[in-house]
Amino acid sequence: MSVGHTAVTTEPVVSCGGEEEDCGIREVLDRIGDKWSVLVVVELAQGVRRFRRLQRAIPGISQRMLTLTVRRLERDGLVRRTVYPTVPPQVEYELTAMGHSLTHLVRALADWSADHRSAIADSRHRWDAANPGSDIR
Amino acid sequence: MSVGHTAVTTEPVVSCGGEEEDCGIREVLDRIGDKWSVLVVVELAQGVRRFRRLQRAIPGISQRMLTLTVRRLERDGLVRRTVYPTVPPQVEYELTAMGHSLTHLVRALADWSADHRSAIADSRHRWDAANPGSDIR
DNA sequence: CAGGATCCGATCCGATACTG
DNA sequence: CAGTATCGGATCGGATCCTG
Repeated sequence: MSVGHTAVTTEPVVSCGGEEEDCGIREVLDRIGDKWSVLVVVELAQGVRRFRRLQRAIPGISQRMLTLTVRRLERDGLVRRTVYPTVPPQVEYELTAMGHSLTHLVRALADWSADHRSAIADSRHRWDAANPGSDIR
Repeated sequence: MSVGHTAVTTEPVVSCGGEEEDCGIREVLDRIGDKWSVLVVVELAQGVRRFRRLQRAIPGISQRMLTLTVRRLERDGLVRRTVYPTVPPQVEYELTAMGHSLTHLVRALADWSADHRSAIADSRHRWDAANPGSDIR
């Protein structure tokens, strides 16, 4: 076994149970693996948000993409959208119970990211130095 | 802490520590959030694989995308690529220690996916029924 | 076997303009 | 305020052909 790693943990092995290939990971990744979904979930994990505030909280997202993103999250049952028929219109977004359960995963993702971000950056620099002129990003 | 939610979950709160927006999640998602990376990691979690076998294990992946995917994973330090100068050439791929640590995350992803896949499908059907003729996928 | 090179359609996404 | 509609550039990714 490979070793030397700090606390050997419990030997992961993702396998999915044998001959299967996909599990169902692609299904989740197709929803939260896009450019903005996770950031929206992170912001909504903080509490109820209206459209504008959500947009301001996520620098760089266009109004079009915010609309598409929350609409898809709503469709998947991760976000609840509430419209108050006032003038001007007021729409609130919040996570559903399922949406909240997703935040655990996002947290794990953020933690892993923080732990390995510098190692990844280093590896990348070394690779780029060793492979001059490669268009792999 | 703001609790008082419907009770179902344990109120995670991802926050990242206050005013920040991104954490570093995007950085990870940009690497494993693409169409094939996770599936490659899942397969390599099972053990060392050669190029062809890897491709056969992941139905639908083109040779070009497999090449690009493993190259990027190698660049990020998640996969180690070993070339044996034989004829015909033989190249082996395996996860690094950092790559293995990622499998924990993937496992969590798979678990969450399995747990909610039907709920998501249901929600989607209901939404589609309630919103006829919407191009949100 | 393992991949590099090219072509090209599909999709994503930002910018912009308009609406109730 | 909270969207919808449309356009166009950028990127993604599949198919195909070629090589050591």
